[in-house]
This record gives sequence, C-alpha cells and structure tokens, in this order.
Amino acid sequence: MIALVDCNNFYVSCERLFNFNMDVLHRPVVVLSNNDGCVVARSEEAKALGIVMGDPAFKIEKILTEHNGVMFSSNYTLYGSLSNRVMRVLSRYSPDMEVYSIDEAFLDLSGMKDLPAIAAGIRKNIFDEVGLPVSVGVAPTKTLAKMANRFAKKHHRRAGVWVLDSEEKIRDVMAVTAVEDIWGIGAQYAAKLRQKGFQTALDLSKAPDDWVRKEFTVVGLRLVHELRGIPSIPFQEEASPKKGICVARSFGQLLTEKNDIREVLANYTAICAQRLRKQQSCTAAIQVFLSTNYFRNQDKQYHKSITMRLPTPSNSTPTLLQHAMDALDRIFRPGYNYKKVGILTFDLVPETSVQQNLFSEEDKTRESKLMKALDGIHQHFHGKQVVKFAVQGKGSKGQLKQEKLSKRFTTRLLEILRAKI
DNA sequence: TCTGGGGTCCTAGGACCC
DNA sequence: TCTGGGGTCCTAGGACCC
Repeated sequence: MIALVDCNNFYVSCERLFNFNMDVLHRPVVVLSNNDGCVVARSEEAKALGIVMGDPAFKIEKILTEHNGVMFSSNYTLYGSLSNRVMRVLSRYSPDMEVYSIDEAFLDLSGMKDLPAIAAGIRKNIFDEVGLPVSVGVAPTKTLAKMANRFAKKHHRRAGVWVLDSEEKIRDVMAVTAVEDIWGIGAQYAAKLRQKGFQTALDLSKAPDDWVRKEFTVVGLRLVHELRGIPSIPFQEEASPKKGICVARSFGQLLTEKNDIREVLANYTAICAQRLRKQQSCTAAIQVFLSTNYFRNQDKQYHKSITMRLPTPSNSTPTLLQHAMDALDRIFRPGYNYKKVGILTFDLVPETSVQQNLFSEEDKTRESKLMKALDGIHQHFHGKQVVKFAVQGKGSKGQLKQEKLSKRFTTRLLEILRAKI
C-alpha cells in the first residue's frame, strides 16, 4: 500500500505559521508567483471568494480588500526550509519514500498493519512537530493514493485521512471522482473523455485497453491500470539528476538596453552553472532565449532563441558566461520592450565522464578548483551570490517584484520571530 | 500599469545507417 | 501484384505535473 502525504495549501500554511501577528488565521490569504504576478496558493477563505489558481494579482485586489484578505509574495527560502522539516518527519515512517514535490511525498507502507492509525499518526506528528496541516491518502497505487488524498481533503477534512483498503471503498471513491480530477488527466484529456461519454474515474477504469492506448498513449494506459489497482507508475526513491536545467524569469520592469539584459542573463547563467555543479553534471550545449511581453498588444513582439554547443561539456561559470553572452549578442535586436530572458541546458553528462578536447587550452583543474572555492563561499552565505563576475554587475537590473515578502523566519537569525514575555 | 517558473514523458516524422 | 527491412538519432510539438 502507498501513502500520499500532501500539505494543505502549503505556501499559505507556511505564511500562517509565522505571520500570526497579522491575524492571518481567519482572513482570506493568497500567495503570489514571482514578480507578484498571479495566484499560486489560496486559503480556503480565498477559494470561497472565487479566486482561482493563476488569477493575476491585479484582478483579485479589489475582492480581496473588500473581504479583509492578505497577499504575500512567494518566499521560497521559507517554504523550502519548512518542506525539509516535513520530509524529515515523514522519513521516519518508511525506508521507501519518494519526495514528489516541495509539499508532497509518497511513502511505501507495504506490509504494515493498521494503516488508518499510521496515517492518522503521520498527520498528528507533522502538525505537532512542524505546525503544518497535511492530508494523507492510502491506496494500492499512486494514482489511487492521490485520489484518496483528495477525497480526505474534500469529505473528511477534520480527520484529514482516507484509506482505500477494500474493493468497495475504491469503487465508491472512483464513482465520485470526476475525470478531470484524476492525477494525470489535464484539461485536454478531460474534454476528450467527457466528449466520449466518460464522467467519472469509475467509468474510465472500465475502458478497453486498446482504445485507451490508441487515444491516450501508453501514459493513459498506465493510468487506467493504476485505477484498477495494478501499480504501473514506479516508485522513485532517490531524486534522479535533472535532465535539463532552466533558469528563466520575467523582469520586474520592461528592459530595452542590451547591457541591462546582459547583466540579468549573466546572473541567471551563474545560477545555472551552480546548479549543474551541485548535481555534478556538465552541459554539452546551452540555449538562450529572449522575449517581449505577450500580453502587451501595443508593443512590437519578438521571441528568439539560439542554441550553442560548447567545445567540451562544462559547468564552469566563466565558460558558460562566455557562451551565453555570445548567444545574447546574436539574438538581441534593439527597439523592443523585453520582458524575459532565460538559459536552458541540454545533454547533461556526469562531471566524471567528460571527454576532454585535445585542442582545448583551458586549464580544467585550475578552473574546477576556482569553482569549488566559489561554491564554498556561497554555501557559507546560504546561497547568496556574494562573489560575482564583472558581467553580472551589481545584480540590480531586472529585480523581481516582491512587495509583500515575509521574513525568512527559519533561516536567518536576524529575521527570527521575537517574543515579548 | 500589473498575467510564474520550473520540470517530466511520449509520439511522429525525417535523416541517415547498413 | 510487386518496388527491402530494420535500426538509430534528432527535433518539434503536445500532453501532463506542482
């Protein structure tokens, strides 16, 4: 049996845990994406106001104010740190755990007795030790565990737990789960299923294999098998190295000057190289893209990307910088209002198996020592990029808009909560 | 005025190989 | 009626997830 443990309204719950001085417990709360752009998390009160995921901030400002609501900028330092605490508690329950996202994890509970009690214990311990509310769904497959979790949130909120340990319970939950609410069915597939007369997960579970295979590929077929209780989505215990790394962000304001964009791109490239080194990978190629704001009809539009192969796979900041700047030179055109720039990597190879270029004049050993030193310094400063290459400038261009940012309560001594006694 | 930033997997079609 | 057959690799695009 597999458990899916998922934090309720995770980002909102993190803000509520520390900002209680703002009386956020009973007010509608939303958390915004980067640049305070759109809604990425909502409290139950905010959901009740009709605010949906992805709503742009400026469109919900009025209704939120009318109901004494609060908005927060996203504070990933805080959420990441609380996520680690949750995962640490969870890891006590099973040696087989898959951290699926910042706020959820699958646990393999095979062979364990009294699953309802274990599930309730998980929920209680996380609440007692970390302070965050979670829901727990238990079932024979991942897809059904997701469904059980959703059912617990919807129909058993107080207990927060639902265990599908019999054929009847599985049938009952599938019968009340609409096709669009199944894990793995998005808007496109849901519309297609509805059109073909499938309304619930129970309907879909009875669809013939070859038809599912034809219409929804092997991905859909696996999903249907999971609904029938046959585990078909493997458990991934250790995080596999990323197959590509992408650092891209919209600017706080529009940028027109090449030098400003160079500075922003240089900073993204430095982050990208750092992430590569963290997972001990080198990239064989980078892609740089540049674009204007799609939503501004009054502006001329320009979207361009270019891929550059490196002479040898690399994860060194100066090497990547050199190629990224070269790429930008080739695609930048003056006269546009730019909104976003980004760098992607392709064809990652393990650091240890990089084929050296016979004609390379770079001194690899020296460079890798330099990068180690750089990473060491940044680690000491909790990831803050204190040492910069000239082209990174002061890092002041294209700053994210974060006007409603809460403090880093759990990772900065200076920002820790103070209690008056 | 203001609309995110990461990822994954799968398929189809074309180029190319023996 | 028939025109070889079986591969691999790459790219673009589409679906999904949080």
